[in-house]
Amino acid sequence: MSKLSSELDQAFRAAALRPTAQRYAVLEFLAEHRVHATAEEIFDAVNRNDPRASRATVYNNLRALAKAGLVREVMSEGKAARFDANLRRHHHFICERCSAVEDISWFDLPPSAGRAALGGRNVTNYEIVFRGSCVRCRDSKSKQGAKS
Amino acid sequence: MSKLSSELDQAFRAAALRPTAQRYAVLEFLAEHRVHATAEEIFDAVNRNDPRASRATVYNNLRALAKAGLVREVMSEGKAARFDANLRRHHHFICERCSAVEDISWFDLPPSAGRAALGGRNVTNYEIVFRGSCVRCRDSKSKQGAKS
DNA sequence: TCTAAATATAGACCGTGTCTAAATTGAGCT
DNA sequence: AGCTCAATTTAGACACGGTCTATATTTAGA
Repeated sequence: MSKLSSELDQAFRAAALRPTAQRYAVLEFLAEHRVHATAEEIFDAVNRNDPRASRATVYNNLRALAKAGLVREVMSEGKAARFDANLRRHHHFICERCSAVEDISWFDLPPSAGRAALGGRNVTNYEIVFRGSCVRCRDSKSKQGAKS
Repeated sequence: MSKLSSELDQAFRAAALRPTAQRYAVLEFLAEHRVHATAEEIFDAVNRNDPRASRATVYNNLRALAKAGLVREVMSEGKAARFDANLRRHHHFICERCSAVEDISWFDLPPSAGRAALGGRNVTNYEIVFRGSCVRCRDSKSKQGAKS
């Protein structure tokens, strides 16, 4: 049994989720492809090999995995939600020209930041969303922005 | 002519947007209701009185106004985009129990923050998204979270 | 093996947003 | 004012992302 699969098994057990073939395939895809995949991309990828999974199952499992903390839904400006198995905390950068979403490695806010502005709210997490031009778009001067 | 309407007129002129009745109604609604309204809410509000505006027009104008910087689209976890005429920069707080979105008054990141992590990207803007329990949910001990 | 609960499935359905083609309106010109 | 062209508005069809439903299957555990 590979390192990855035993890790996933353990993750399932810890989260009290039944390790079904479909659920396994979804999580495996996200663990192997540390990109911000849309539900549709995950659906397609899973259905290229057995086991197949219906669209509803993919969504069910993404929600279940997110609730269990094994995956997280990434904010995205566009319409399609994106998911990410990178559980190390990180910030995000959104390119306003080509809409790419990139991970920014984690750094903490100074502990006092926003203390007053946050009032009595109980903050359990935060992330910073940066916007601007990614390296590729910055270098291409075209008004249209770089295409991938 | 009211203070608000002359301000809006001036904003239109500055942005080189024709001050049509529909466009005016959309911007006026957002200026008067500093909430995070969805396009649907704006559509409904505008169509309660003259002038009417079709759905396409509401969307066209929201996009035009956003491009002109008079309005901004607020990230939201859910599906429906939300718009905001609060042009003062602010951060956001999302309650994980009741999904409320609240504005957090602006504070800057230390100028050096993330310098290394951001690499060569050209950052033009950023915001911090905090998550946790809002004051109401924090006080209600129920597992379900407070309802409004 | 048997049972109950969790999960998977196909496909209908719904909300949000975009597109199209035609009608209207606004701004500048004479 | 009348003319002209580009910007804007409109209704409704359409596309996409995601949810729901009813049924079938699988899993865990006794």
